[in-house]
Amino acid sequence: MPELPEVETIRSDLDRHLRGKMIADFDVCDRRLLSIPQEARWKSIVPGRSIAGFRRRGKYLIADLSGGWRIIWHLRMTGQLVMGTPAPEARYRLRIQFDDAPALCFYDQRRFGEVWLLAADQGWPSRAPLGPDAVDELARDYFVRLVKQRTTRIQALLLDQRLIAGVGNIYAQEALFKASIRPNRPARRVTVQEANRLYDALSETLQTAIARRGSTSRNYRDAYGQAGMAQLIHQVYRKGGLPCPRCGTTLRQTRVGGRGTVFCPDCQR
DNA sequence: GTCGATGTTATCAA
DNA sequence: TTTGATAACATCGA
Repeated sequence: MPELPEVETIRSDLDRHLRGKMIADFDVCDRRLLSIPQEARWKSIVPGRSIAGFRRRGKYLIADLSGGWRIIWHLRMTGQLVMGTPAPEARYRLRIQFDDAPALCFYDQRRFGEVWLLAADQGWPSRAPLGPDAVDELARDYFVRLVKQRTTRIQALLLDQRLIAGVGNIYAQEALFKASIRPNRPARRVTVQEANRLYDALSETLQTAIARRGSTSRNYRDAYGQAGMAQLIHQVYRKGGLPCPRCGTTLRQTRVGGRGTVFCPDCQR
C-alpha cells in the first residue's frame, strides 16, 4: 500500500496531532510484531517519553522521542497508522496511548509491516542504505546520471530503494506513462531528454498525490482512517485492458522485474 | 475450491 | 550487477 505520498500524508496528520504529546503507555496484540523480551525493552523505555515530531525517509515513518529515541515504522503492503479508539472487533497490532491525545493504532492485515525502537546512536533498521528521498532529496543531475549508467529496466530502477527512496509500483507506472517511456526499457537506453522528462513527471506525480492525500486502491487509509483521493486521477495503474486516456489504444498489462505493470503500447516507447 | 494477483523488501542462487 | 524465485501473509476476484 503505502508509498511516499501515503506515508507523507500520515506523517503530516500525526505530526499535527501528536507532536509534543507524552506517551502514557502502549500494548501489543501481535507477538510476531514484538516478542516478549522486545516488549519488555519497550516498556522500560517508551512510556513517559514525549514525541518531538514525525519525520519520513522514503517509505519509513519516524517518531522522534525525547532523549533521542526513535520509533520507526515500515508499513509494507497493508500497514495503517490510525488515530482513535479501535473498534471492538478490530485487530490492531500495536496501540500507543496518550493521556491528552487519541491513541495511535497500528493495523496490518497482511502483517508484513515492521516497527523498531532505536536509540539515537543505533543507526537504521535496514542494512542497505536508502537512496535520496524522491521528494526531499532527489537532484536532477543525480537522477539523469543514474539512468544513463544503469542497465536494469527503467521501472526496476525507479523501484530500487537503494537508488531512490519512496517510489512504489503505483507512482512508477504513472510517472512512466506521463513521461511516455515504456517500463521495460533498459535504463541506459533512455535518452537524457527522456530522463529529464521522467524526473519532472516523477516529481509532479508525487507532489500531486501528496496534495490529494495518497491513493486508496485497496487498504490505504490516512491517520484519520479516511481514504485518499489520488486514485481518482490514475492514468494507467490497474487499468490494463482499458483505453489509453491519451490516445485510446488498449493499455497492456505485463511484468517487469517481477512486478505487474501497465503501459500504453502506442504512447510509451 | 483453486489459482493468481495485490501497494514491499530481504535474501539467495545463477 | 542484475535477474528471478522465494518467503513473509490475508484477501479478493476470476
